[in-house]
Amino acid sequence: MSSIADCSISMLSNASDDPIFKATMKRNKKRHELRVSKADLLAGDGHNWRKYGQKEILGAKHRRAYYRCTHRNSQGCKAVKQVQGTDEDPTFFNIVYIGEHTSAQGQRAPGQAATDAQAPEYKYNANPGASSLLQSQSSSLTVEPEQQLQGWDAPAPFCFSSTPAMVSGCLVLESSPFSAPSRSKNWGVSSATSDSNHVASFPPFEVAGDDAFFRFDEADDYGFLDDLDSTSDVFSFLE
DNA sequence: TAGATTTGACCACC
DNA sequence: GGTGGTCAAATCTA
Repeated sequence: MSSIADCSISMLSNASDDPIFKATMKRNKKRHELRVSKADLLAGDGHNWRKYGQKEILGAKHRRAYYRCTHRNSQGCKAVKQVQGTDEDPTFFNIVYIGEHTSAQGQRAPGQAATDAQAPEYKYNANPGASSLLQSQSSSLTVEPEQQLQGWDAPAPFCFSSTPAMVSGCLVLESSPFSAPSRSKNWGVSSATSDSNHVASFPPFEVAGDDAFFRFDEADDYGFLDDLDSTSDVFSFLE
């Protein structure tokens, strides 16, 4: 069962003084860091990723998995994603997006409105009332975990919560959290406290009004994740 | 059989 | 030399 609190996302600190961050920035131009729940991670972010590495990180409890765009070879897409379980809360993951998607394919679920394949965005609806309605619709919106793990081509139901117990809205990734050149530079990141789960600002994300939509995944308390070990899922690094 | 994942090794940076 | 990031061969899966 996925509670509202489970469906949360928060920006992490850029930690400009963090040596790891610095090292990353030396090699990469753009770095967007998110914190998502297991359900959100399973739901995918609208892109097709291919895992190319996994590594133990010093001082971290969980291994870090490295993904790059499936269209890296075919379209030369340089987008890279890093996924790592958080130390303080095993149900949450730090996702770091590096680079921009240059591929036009694999960013959206079929049938999803494509306003601009090169400038995807999150939409954020601050209307809490909408969550209950959408929760009732979750059964029809939930995507099979296996499907998500194989394709990662469905919109990500990233959700906001200012505290673990309170939801203020839900982010829906229409295609990608990065690759919007005109907005990426505005990614203001407020630091996340060690107790995590606090929402920071998402400048590149559009606070949508009526056209925003929510989605809650029913993950049965993420129990299905435990069953994914045998399917070479993306969470194997948590073992 | 093709595509994805795993994993050890290598490279770049500090 | 230590660490993070990437490569590529081996392995797995549909």
